[in-house]
Amino acid sequence: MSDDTETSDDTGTGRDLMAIFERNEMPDTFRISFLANSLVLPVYDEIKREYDLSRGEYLLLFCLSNMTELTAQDVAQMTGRPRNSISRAVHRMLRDGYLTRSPDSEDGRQVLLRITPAGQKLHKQIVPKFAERQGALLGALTGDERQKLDQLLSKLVLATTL
Amino acid sequence: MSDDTETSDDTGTGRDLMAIFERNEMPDTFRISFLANSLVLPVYDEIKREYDLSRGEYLLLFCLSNMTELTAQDVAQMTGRPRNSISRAVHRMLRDGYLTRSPDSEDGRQVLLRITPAGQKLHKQIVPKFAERQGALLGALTGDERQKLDQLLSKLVLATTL
DNA sequence: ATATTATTGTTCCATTTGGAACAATGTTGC
DNA sequence: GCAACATTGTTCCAAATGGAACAATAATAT
Repeated sequence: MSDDTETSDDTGTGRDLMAIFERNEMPDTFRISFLANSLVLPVYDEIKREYDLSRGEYLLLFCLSNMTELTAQDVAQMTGRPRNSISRAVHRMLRDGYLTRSPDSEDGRQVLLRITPAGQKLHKQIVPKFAERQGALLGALTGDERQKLDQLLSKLVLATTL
Repeated sequence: MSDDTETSDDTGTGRDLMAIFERNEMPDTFRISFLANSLVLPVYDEIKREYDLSRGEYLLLFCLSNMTELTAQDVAQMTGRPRNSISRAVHRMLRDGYLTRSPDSEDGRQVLLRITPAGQKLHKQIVPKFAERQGALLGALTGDERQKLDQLLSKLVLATTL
């Protein structure tokens, strides 16, 4: 009889890569980080190939598609990316007609960004890709578990000082 | 009476950035991604400043500190980063004495990586930074909630085909 | 009022990144 | 046995990235 006490070993080399999730000193951080990668990286690759949008560019589109009006700084805070990256993404997306820019009359430093119908259309094409990936991964949970996860994530996110 | 029906508005501009977490079409993906950023980005910045290690370099150290023996390909799979990035990180870390390399006698293509005592020592200095950040964020949960979160994350991660 | 400090968005530039092609080794199918 | 294909790790190079300095505007202090 063969040894199948191991949890998983896709390498066929005796190294069980999944074991690291149980062993390490910051299991939640590592698992959340890994899950985030697993959720978004394949989709970003797809978006890059099909629409030639970088991660930062898509994140900008995503934020604006849900928020009606944002400054570049807002987007930087929401996405954790540096301001200059957002700035570049804004110019690229402006050029391609996915968003508009209007100076804020109340604060001359700020510029308010809004998504255009073309941007919304693009976003609508992309969202299902994320939804599909999310469904595939979260499908491992029962309805109750999923609800509980939502609740916990929501609480955690709200606890974060943006 | 003032309008305080809003959930949170740190901008003072009437834009509630946290609202995006409730509104978007893939709330779990976005929340997990945001949490991952929030957990690791500040720590990676610190590691960069204090030890001049890039994210990829530290991830390599982290994987090896928990796994005794890995190939570059293993690390690429675990971290979601391209093989060439790992390759670079390996050479950098070899040069600095944080790991060793030995050809696999059973497969001439592979090279087995192991952490050195110096690497372990470095890792031990860094781990508390992640632990602290994790504690700060997860502190928002009760003990029960935290346990449930662990359980759900574990299930999700195991469902991922590495 | 005015000096000081802070914030926003941008540009510059050195560094990092990751796709593609490659050589070396393994595996599979016939 | 050997041809076709797959996998590992590396190098090359174009593109993305992010820190730092900057100009413009705003907020704060005196």
